[in-house]
Amino acid sequence: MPEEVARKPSRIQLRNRKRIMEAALEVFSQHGYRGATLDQIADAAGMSKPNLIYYFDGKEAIHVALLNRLMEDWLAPLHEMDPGGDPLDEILAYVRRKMEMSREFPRESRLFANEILQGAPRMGPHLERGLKPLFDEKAAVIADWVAEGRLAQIDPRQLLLSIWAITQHYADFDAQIRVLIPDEVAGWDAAFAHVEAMFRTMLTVSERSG
Amino acid sequence: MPEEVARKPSRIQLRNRKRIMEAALEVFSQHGYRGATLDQIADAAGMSKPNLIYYFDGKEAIHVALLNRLMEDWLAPLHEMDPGGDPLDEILAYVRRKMEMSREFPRESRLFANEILQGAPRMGPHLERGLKPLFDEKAAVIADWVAEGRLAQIDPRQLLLSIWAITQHYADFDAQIRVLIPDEVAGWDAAFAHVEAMFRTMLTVSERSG
DNA sequence: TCGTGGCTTTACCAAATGGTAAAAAACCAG
DNA sequence: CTGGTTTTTTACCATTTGGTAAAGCCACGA
Repeated sequence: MPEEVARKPSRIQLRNRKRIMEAALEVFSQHGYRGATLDQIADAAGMSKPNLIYYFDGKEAIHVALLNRLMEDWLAPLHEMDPGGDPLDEILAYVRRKMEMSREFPRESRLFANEILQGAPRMGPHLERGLKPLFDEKAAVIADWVAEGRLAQIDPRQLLLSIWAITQHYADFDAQIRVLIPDEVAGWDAAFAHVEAMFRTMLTVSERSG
Repeated sequence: MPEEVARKPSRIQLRNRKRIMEAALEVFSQHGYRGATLDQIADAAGMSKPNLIYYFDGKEAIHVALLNRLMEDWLAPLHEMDPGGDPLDEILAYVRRKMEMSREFPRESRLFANEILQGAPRMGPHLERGLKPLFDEKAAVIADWVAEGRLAQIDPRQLLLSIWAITQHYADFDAQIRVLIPDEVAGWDAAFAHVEAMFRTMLTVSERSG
């Protein structure tokens, strides 16, 4: 018996899966997993609810598919950090890439934040197998830079956490920031400038202790 | 006709309202507004669902009551920042208070994060009327300190955002941090030390530019 | 053009969920 | 005690929601 051969997806399948993922990202990132309904996703995707289920096994399957894709995009900027480059440049470039992701992909950031806030119920393995190794690797790189005196004394792991905290904050807490700092007063330019200056100061080896 | 006189709440009422708030905080902070159910809250509070409704008008009323109480506790640390004190001391003390709140009241932090993440649907007025004035006031104080040369050049509003981002991150992203930095490796002590050192460096007026 | 297999819709369903009505129980001032 | 008031329980209900069954539609290769 020919067991469940995975057939090549048709053009229609490709198109509709993409539409569903886009719609699901919109809805899940705004309402969280339980707050989102299949009807909302179906509406946003311009198709009927049973049609959704035809393409994905169910609500959870859609969410998982979304998280899977997200993980790759999310790790990419950190991957790019080059151990052979100039320490300060490399870290500041990473910070800039993260800021750009917050600006360009706030929904992805919020989807991730929602998942972690609730204890990462559907992401535990991803964090262990995807994020943790990369985190440890890059923390070690930074630790070397610090040991060589090419960066100010700093705990590499705490530094990475701080970078995530600040850059993702601009996407995740957008609703709050909009109230406190209206666009007319200061927008992304001010945020970019502040964040870069902050980390530059923090990481530059002090003249005094040289 | 005597219209809806607000009677003094009985002992039982006081006790049960408190139990409900505690239970609701637990459940809402973990699952978000829509993810939480009245049954869960009733269970956690050790009473029946209709009994909940006897004390609060409904699910939304409980949530709103929780957010109202939260707002006060949340603003307190910033209120304490004294314009007459030493700039660096005042800000670092504020940072420490915020870190303590993340450690002692992570559920409150997550409740707030959940609400903001979803666009602050039940908190808009609170942000405008409670948070914004205080934010503007304290930002002005910091701006003065900077103008007087008693703090390094920095955008006061972005500074406050960064403080919130980093300190609250330790509560909100706890699930992620637990995976990346196991307790045996580094706990709250390391976090406190890193955060304080970071802001100290960032805010200290450079010797060079004195 | 005519099947055939992939795609879509219509009509449902069972469980979960927020909430209500009203009786029963507990409480408490006189 | 006792009568009225507050509190709690039991038994429901309507809606929402994730999901299914099966009929119908449609594209496309022979």
